[in-house]
Amino acid sequence: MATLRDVAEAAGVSPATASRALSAPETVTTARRHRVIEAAERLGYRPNRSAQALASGQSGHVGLVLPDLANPSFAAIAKGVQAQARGSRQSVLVADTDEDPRAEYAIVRDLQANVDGLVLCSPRMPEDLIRECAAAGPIVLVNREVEGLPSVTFDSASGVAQALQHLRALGHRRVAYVGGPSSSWSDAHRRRALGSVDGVEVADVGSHRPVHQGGVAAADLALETGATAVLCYNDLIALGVMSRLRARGVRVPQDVSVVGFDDIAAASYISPMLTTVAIPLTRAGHEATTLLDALRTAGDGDSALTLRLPVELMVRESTGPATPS
Amino acid sequence: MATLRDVAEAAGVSPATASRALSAPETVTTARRHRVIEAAERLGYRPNRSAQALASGQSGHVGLVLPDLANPSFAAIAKGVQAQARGSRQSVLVADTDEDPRAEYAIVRDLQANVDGLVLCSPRMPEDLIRECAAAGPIVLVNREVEGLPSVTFDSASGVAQALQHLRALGHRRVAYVGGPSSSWSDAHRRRALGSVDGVEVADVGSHRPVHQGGVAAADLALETGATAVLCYNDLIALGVMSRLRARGVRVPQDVSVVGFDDIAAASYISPMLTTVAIPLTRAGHEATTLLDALRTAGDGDSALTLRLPVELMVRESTGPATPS
DNA sequence: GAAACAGTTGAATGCGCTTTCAGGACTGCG
DNA sequence: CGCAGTCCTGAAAGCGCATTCAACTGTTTC
Repeated sequence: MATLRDVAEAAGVSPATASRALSAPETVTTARRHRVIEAAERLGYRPNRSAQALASGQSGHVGLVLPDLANPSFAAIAKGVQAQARGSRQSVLVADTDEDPRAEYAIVRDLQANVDGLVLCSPRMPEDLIRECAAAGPIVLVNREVEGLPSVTFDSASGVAQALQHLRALGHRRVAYVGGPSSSWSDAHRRRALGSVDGVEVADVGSHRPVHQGGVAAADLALETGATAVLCYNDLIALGVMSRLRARGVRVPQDVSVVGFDDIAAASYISPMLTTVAIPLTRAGHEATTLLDALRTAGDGDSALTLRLPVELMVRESTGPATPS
Repeated sequence: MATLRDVAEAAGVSPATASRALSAPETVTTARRHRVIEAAERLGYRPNRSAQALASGQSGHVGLVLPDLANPSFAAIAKGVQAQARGSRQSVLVADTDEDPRAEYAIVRDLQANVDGLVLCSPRMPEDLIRECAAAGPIVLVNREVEGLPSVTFDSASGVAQALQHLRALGHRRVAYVGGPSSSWSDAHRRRALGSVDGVEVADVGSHRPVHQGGVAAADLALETGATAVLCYNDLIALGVMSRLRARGVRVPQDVSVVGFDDIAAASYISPMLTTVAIPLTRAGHEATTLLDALRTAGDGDSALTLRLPVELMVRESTGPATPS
């Protein structure tokens, strides 16, 4: 493995100059700079990030903590973070907390000691713990807001409103809401928008696990409310609801309309294709990483910046005119 | 940030002893060890990985390179790698190559300079480049075999055989195979098993992109062959095939049976639920990481170990008795 | 009771790099 | 022509840690 020293020798300069030629090109004479760069390439020099980190206090790593890598939503965020990080020549350290909010804090603090900044997707960690983490280093929250901390979230209130208006336009007057985990920030946020559309009454069916099975279980409750449409916390739940409705002989959308949230890939794979609120997850990953960069460079000036990304209702096949009851 | 020195002082020992107390506990007197550990906890000491890496030559990072984090299959592998790595107190550096085989090599080499070992999911990188990478540091391949390199793969030949036998048992005599990317190792591997089951004739429908749309496009070709069943390179393709069949009024499984590969979550969300070959992706991530560990400790002795994990046909609703033609 | 020994410890070294710091080569000005 | 002011450059310091090595302690053996 070629070291900076080797490069310096090969180029006939001091290690200091070699270092500068590679990381602050404008401070070195053109001729020398070229010699160094050429030598570095010829030797296949790869900077030792650990050494760089130790010397400069910047690890060149951004941390990413999320509850479940295998969950397509989080995976999409991860992809965005990753892409953006590579753009600024950083690497991504991921930590999957396996949906365990208790382990989360330790994981975050551990990671934090070894990255320049952290993107944190933690729908359920208590606010005070999050604050504690934020005190220990730059953090950007995704899909969650905590007063005073930078975050990128989605305008899901608007998403709820769009969905409700869409349903009202189709003649629905009573809609069941199948909620997600009660401790989740985004569920609380969405619930607040439930009453925002005149002419549509929303029946709350309670909190459910944000997985397919959760929807299966919730479907019967939704039906019981007499609602002609079901709005779900996420697509997984929506798919579960649809499964169960089909099993009970309830047709979608002829008898009941279903709307999801997230627009996961599977929403377009099934029949009927799911009407759902599309959320720019990958972009959120991008933005969070960018925000993190800005945070570190700009100091803590305007660090409380919070970005709220627009969402869009994708009308597909799972919603239709209300059946007169 | 507390450093090892601080801990040592607080515990009244030298930094050397503190270091040993934390990383090689058995070499330090019980009393002293406790003092050090207690001090470390009290001070909230977090070892600086970069410094550890620099001093010991072990970064404590394992690299993970894959074509697309948002692809549920790769995400599952990532999850396995992550979990196993945390178990051995390592962190995971992910790099998503965005399906670009050309960028891949540079990304791998870059990452390699900063990790102890690499888990590489690269269905399409040319063999010689992979070999070159392997020469530069420990590497374990996932879902791909290269002579002489350690890898963990799936016994998909058996998967193909299981699927074919299942179909034969249902009376199918002619099956269409919708292949994946021709440059992919696993597609080649599966194709080889296509003729392994007596009594079933397989019509090859060519190579297709391993995405939903690829299946949509392939469905008509499969129908054209006169086959009564379609075996697909992966579930995404299978879902696409089913979409298109439904659109054409062909019923699954009454008219045509469909079998996928992977058992992604969506396979169970749709109706009819997809019969598919389940692949232990997360376990593959586990095993690959374990293998990597072994590789580094054991030296290059038996480094050519290759693990072939068993797969299992999940019979669900998309396959049924063949329709007499 | 002396000698050989296994078990512990701390001082010192170095990992590869960035970053001061002070000096050297130039420039432009008076 | 000399001096202040600019640019570049290299020597050296140090980032936080693991690890070697020599010294030291307490045991065992003959």
